[in-house]
Amino acid sequence: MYYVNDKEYECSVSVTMDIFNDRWKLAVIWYLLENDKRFKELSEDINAISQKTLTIKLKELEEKNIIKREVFAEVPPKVVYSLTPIGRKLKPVLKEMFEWGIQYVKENGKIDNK
Amino acid sequence: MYYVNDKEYECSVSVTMDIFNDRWKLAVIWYLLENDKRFKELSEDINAISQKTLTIKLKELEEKNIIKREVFAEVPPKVVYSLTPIGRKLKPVLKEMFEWGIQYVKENGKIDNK
DNA sequence: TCCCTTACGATACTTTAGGTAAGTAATGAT
DNA sequence: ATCATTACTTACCTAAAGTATCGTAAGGGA
Repeated sequence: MYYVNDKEYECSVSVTMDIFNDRWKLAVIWYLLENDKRFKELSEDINAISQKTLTIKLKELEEKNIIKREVFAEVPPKVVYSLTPIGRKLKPVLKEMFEWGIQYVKENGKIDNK
Repeated sequence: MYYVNDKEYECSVSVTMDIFNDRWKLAVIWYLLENDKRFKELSEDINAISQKTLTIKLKELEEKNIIKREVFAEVPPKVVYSLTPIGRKLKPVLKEMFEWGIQYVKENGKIDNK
């Protein structure tokens, strides 16, 4: 059994899934693997996400210790998000998902370069 | 760009996420990696899932060509689910998620063996 | 004859995720 | 004096997902 913040998991895959388990968090992690990003940069990268949802997802990821939030005392505000060490270790997971996705599309869809 | 059934994806990770992106499908895949399973076996493995939801998730996975459904003409009914070749290729993805989950719990939670 | 079994389908209800749209604070630029 | 900017917050609404419960087919066993 695995415990994280009083939550119980039978399998470590469920622990991981609790972080992935929505439409947006993986996208946030994906773009933060490129670079540290400001709030606005992320909302441009993931242009279909609403500000409200992005705010919520960033807060959840911070609580789970996947990302770090740094506030700069400037006007207009500047807040920079980056991956924590454990967050950065998600890269191989994303990589496998990336590669599986390509294989899947080759068999079940099509790829259009451009 | 990636296209699967008229749906457009910017990145192959999104393709993969479209399969993972709910509470249950990954669990189904996880248990089918052990063995081919009957409906009832799966609903016992994933004991928190309702029958209706399991039915829906199995149908979705079948439509996406991740699992195969075999009906046996017996009474009481017998239906066996198994992974397709592309479904079985999800194993490395699950493996990375499994290992990341363990690392994460080591840092942020605790593991109780038993 | 009645109950048991499996794999669902139908129905009704509740929960939750996420969207839109508006507002806010603080300051520098015009 | 007003506007633009950034990173949010708040209120409201809808659609999707999930739950619980009942019904059903079809044959075998007591």
